[in-house]
Amino acid sequence: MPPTPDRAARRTATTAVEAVIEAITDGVKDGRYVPGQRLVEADLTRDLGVSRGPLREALGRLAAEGIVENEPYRGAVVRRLTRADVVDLFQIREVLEGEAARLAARAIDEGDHRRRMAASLRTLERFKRRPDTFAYMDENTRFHELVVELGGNKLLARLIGQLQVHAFRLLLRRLVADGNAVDDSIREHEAVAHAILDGDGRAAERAMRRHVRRSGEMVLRNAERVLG
Amino acid sequence: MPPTPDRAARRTATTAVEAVIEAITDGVKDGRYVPGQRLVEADLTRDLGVSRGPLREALGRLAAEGIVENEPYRGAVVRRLTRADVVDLFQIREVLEGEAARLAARAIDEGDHRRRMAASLRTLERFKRRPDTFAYMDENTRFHELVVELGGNKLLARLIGQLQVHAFRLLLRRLVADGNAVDDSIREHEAVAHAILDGDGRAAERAMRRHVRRSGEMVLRNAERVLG
DNA sequence: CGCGCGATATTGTTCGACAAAATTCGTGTC
DNA sequence: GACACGAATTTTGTCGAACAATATCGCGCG
Repeated sequence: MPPTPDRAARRTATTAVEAVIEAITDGVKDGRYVPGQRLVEADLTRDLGVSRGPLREALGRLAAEGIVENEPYRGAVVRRLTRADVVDLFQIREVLEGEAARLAARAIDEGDHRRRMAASLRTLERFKRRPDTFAYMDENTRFHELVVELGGNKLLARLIGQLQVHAFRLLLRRLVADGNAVDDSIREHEAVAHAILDGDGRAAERAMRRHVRRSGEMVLRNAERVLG
Repeated sequence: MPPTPDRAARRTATTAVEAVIEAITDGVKDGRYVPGQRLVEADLTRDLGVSRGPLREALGRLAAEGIVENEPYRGAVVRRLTRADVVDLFQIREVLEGEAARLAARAIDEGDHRRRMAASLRTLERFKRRPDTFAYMDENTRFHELVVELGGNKLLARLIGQLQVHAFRLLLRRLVADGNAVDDSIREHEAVAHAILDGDGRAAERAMRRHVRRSGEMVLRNAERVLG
């Protein structure tokens, strides 16, 4: 599935296009590419060592996913999110991830689902004692990916993956700025995990929706600092 | 917004890439390109009169949107939906369009929303008396687009637009095969429209979710005929 | 100061070329 | 006749150079 290949597949990007996509998405996530920044083809071909063909193809895909904006004869720009965009984004994430949590709870007794969710829960515990914002962001991503995967809806996984890119950047900035936010986030994850382990779909959905909503509110409270 | 430009923008595709995307999506929608069919670059460059660069770029975007599948050195194939894919698709549509209906109800008193929804409702009435399956498909699309637009969440509009490409093709076949389905669909649309006009978000969401769910069930009942 | 107008930079597209991988197909073997 | 094997063919992935179309910048002019 192109939009969100797993980490292993990412590192071994088979084609030049995938390599470019990976490079730019990662750059946007960790802030190397800032919203509003122009992505000039000549620079990218030089930095990434690919020719214009694959580069343009990659930019086109990124535009389709909403990570980049592409106007004819003006080139690609890292998408700048307005406040309204952020509201929209978290509104959708709330609905989609809530659904994912519901599905995950419903399917908790399939395969190794219970074991994996329990393992994720134990990992969370560790972050409670020794807070490390950056490492936690990784774990945060993994938790959300796990919930989506256990839900089993591939299309849902794909859509959420698209949205995750922006959300990641916004959250990262916010969490770095406020250590307490990490603790809150962990507690909310735990609530979701327990509901899923209980097989209680409604509770899982409720908990996940609240978690996403809170993340959104947190980001919005500091919109000036966090928006591109 | 690249994934779902309005009709006017479509007709005047500014770039070759857009022209290709338009040609292929339309081809998939109206069945000229069948799921599973290979899209060989050489053929397309000949038929569409563009070189491989823009063509490949377009295919990349279509792959990102899930209309086409692209495996390295194997080329692009019109995506073949499995039964599970259809289940996933309608599950997501139910959630997203339900949310759209909820938002539309909440915003019914803004601008000319009420007038436009009422107009759409009147148009539906006409189809009750004089059924015309093909014309109704257009009206069906317009109704869903209207609900999403009134909801006001641009990201939601975009995501639903992506999903609509496949759903459209599936529904078209099914509705053509069974005239009664049109009547049911109209009644369900009316229920949604009334709830929105009442400003009752919960009822609107409920009605829309039921409508989408029924569409999905209808498609699945005839999966053998409808799946690629 | 604002405005037009070239010079420059950047994008959109084409063409031709070649390597890499998949697919096809013929051939020999059992 | 079925099947494995390998070479020929096809198709994709990528590059590089070239050129037109458009945008952007800077400078002179009023």
